[in-house]
Amino acid sequence: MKKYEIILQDLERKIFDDSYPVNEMLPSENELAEQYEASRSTVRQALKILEENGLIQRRHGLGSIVISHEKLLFPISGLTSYKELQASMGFTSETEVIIFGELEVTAELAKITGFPENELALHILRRRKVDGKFSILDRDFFLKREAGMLDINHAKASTYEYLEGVLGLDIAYAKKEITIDFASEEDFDLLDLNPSDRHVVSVKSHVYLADNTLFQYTESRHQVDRFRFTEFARRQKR
Amino acid sequence: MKKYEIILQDLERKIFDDSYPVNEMLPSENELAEQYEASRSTVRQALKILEENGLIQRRHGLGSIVISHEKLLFPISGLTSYKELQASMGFTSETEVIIFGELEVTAELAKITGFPENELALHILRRRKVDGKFSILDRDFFLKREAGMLDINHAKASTYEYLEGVLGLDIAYAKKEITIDFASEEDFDLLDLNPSDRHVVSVKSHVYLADNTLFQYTESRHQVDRFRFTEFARRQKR
DNA sequence: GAGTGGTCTAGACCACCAC
DNA sequence: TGGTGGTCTAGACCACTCG
Repeated sequence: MKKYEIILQDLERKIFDDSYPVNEMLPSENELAEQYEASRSTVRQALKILEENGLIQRRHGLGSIVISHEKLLFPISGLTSYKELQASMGFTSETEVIIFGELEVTAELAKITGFPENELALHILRRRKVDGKFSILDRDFFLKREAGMLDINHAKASTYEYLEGVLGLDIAYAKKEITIDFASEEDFDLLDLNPSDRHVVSVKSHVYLADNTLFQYTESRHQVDRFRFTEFARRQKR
Repeated sequence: MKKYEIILQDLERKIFDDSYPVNEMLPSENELAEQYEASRSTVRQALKILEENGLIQRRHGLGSIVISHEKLLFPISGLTSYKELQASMGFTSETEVIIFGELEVTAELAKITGFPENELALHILRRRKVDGKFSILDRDFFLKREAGMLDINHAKASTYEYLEGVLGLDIAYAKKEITIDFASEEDFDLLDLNPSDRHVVSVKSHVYLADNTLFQYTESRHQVDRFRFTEFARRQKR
């Protein structure tokens, strides 16, 4: 474990267990450097991450203050698999695999997914039942070339666990888009929508590997009244 | 101007004008350090920001590669005022101030805004006309104590320009939440909703100053078919 | 003026990747 | 094996805030 990670985790722990309470100052960078027997830059590397994650606010000439951090506030921002989300939010749900197949990328599909035409792709359609109602419909396309021996059992459990853990894929970043779309017939068929609903929330993502290959396109369709997105945003200084 | 900012801006420019084309490697950190007559750490500080902003992808042992960056892709993520959004996206719109008033924070309002009870707050309600239709309704509450002489003319133009530029407030971060809410009577009155619409997209934000004061609560209600949110997200390694 | 964080340097060593 | 980025150090100076 790297030194800055040790410092980071220790500070995180102390913030969450109130050793460093909200609205109180952390020790100064020099003090922390001494405490952890590290250089000031190493301490600063850890503090930088705490700041990005919305746990502290640093102020020139003053110090670092702890920000309020009700943990429930950060559920769905970032690039997180459904399984991880479920674990960190502490809810349970069932996943049903509806389609698990392979297909060739048509011109039309290439336009949507960004995959090269005629490539082979995995096509997975799953629905998630939360609190007794099917409220999320997930459609994934994976580049077959990268996804290897991904099979239906991984689709039932966690695709990312297999892709990262077993295949060692280095999933790097995603471009996400949220819009409100008209509910399709398929949505009505497969989700427990309210009869009066006309719309679903659609979250579309293009996911890239560290080597810059586009590797996954996914669309997640949510019942409108069960959708919630939260974000911690910092003001850009220019 | 700080050295790393100069390097950052120069690299940004070269990426956007295709001096460094998409999918090509940047020069190595050592080369850049030499070119800009800077230390490697200073170059790295600039590269870090390029990576956060989704312009490059760095790879251990290889180098930094330029990522595709259709600029239109990043409109509404982060903490950006409506005026700035409008400018960067290049669309025009009209803003109509419907309410500009002062009120005391009631217990009920305190719960929603997070402001202390009995404080004085500014209350501003505005609607935005885009492409000939009123499609966004913005309700702001500012802590009167901080917002000074903010007046109706600032509300017509840009509140942030006044608060940051004139008052010198240091706006630091926001906690945002997006949900789909039922359209209220007020929404129907003030927005050009489709008669069949039952919902609006609600974006609620608590905005904080650098000294950690909660300073603004704002809710932005959007016509569903005109709402779009995009985000660049990196995968967390843990 | 004393203490804080912000910037910058020069140099070292390590981990990763390609040839 | 050589080049790349990732981590870490010790030290310097600057810019900001407060008493």
